[in-house]
Amino acid sequence: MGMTATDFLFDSLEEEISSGKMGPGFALRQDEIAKRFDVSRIPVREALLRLESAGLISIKSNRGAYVIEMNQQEIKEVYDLRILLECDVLSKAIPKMTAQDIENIRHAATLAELGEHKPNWKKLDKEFHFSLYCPAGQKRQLSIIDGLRNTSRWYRSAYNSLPHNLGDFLKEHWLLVEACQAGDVERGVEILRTHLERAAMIVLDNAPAPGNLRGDASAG
Amino acid sequence: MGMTATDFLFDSLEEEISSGKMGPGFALRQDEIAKRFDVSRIPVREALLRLESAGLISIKSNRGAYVIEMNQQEIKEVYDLRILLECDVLSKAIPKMTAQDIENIRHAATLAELGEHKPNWKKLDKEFHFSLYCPAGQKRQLSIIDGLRNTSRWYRSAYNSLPHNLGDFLKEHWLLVEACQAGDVERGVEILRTHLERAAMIVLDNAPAPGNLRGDASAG
DNA sequence: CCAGAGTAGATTGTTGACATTTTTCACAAA
DNA sequence: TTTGTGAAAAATGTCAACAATCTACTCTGG
Repeated sequence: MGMTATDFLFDSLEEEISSGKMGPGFALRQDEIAKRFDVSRIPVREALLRLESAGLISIKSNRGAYVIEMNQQEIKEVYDLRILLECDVLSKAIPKMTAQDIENIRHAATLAELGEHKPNWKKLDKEFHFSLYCPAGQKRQLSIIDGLRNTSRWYRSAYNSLPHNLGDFLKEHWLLVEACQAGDVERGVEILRTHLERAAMIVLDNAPAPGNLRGDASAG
Repeated sequence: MGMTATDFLFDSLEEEISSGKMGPGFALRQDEIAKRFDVSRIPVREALLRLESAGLISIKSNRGAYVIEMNQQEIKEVYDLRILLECDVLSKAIPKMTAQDIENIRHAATLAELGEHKPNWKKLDKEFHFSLYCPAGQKRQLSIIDGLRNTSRWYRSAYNSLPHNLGDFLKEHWLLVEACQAGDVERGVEILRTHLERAAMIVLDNAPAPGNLRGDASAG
């Protein structure tokens, strides 16, 4: 297989973090990971660097790597950025959509619906959203969005902030499909914005107040 | 000093790339770099990973690292993203600016003016822009903007697309300072948008047409 | 002369060991 | 008790050598 050890570690660790297996502030020790995956520390270090640029962990010189901690303000920033970038890319995508694109989107929406209760629901949700954005053909923007989605995905798991009513989110998926098929940019963007704002609210309710992070030293 | 070899390499290589010393498509060989800086290949590899996530190079498994090549469309995407993100962050920053912030901005603008003909003009320009954006307090957004600015900065050097009339750009700096002092969000954003659109046009004039990259294989 | 196998060289990926830095903790001094 | 010192332990940073992969080129057979 052409897959390198670093690639494998990156995928595995990303899954472990995004799934909430390691909470905010968790220390990722190079030795522990190296032993667990039976590799040397070099590919571990390289995977950690990639996780850092994906926005999932923070590396401090000579101090180690830690799963990021975010307070309400920082989470809000991530969601604000997602709204800005995802609405923008959707508005560029809709006018470019072909019949085949619409077909792909419908397919992705169906898969997401079928996988509603499965553990990989988040992955299917991501694939649906990217099927919407791809027709815009903005590689760089998509890669930034992917990074932002990873951090918020992690955050949802970390604080058990999954929506109680997943059904509502899935209904909005189909509203998006309709707007795309109708070529209605304004409506599509508005649905997406609402979709994201609602997701943000749910997460923010469970988030720690500013200056209340686990890593902070309190008086005493 | 607490600076690690990887950090030093990252800074040095970033400077070499951004300054245009290595053109688009240039191959960065681990051995060559390691020997030149008298270190082993490990910190070189880690610096390369960070350069990749900064958007300056592209790493292919078992194939090496290459300075990125961008066609007109990809450059336009970077500038569109910059306009989107920088205008947004400026609109958030202006209402929050304190008297001290304005003072810092004036200072940065003066330094940029004094350094107009020096080689580190780009660095001073960057510091001016970030003095504008910092009051918004959006760390993540600033880090994304920094990455985008690095790639366009590199591109300007790579294709000798520096503006002939730097003076015009500096005048716009002072217009921005005025708008900030007046607390006029709309005007400030409009000046910035024009500023960036003009920079984009200059670069795009010198950029290769789509599908005309050095690395592409043509018929024959 | 050209296509394809095979080999030598170059380049990247990985390892185990060593160097440096940070953290921990016992212990003495105030 | 509190504070500061210093050595031991733990963790990260770096190195030189080895393994795996890719590239260039020769040689063969047609």
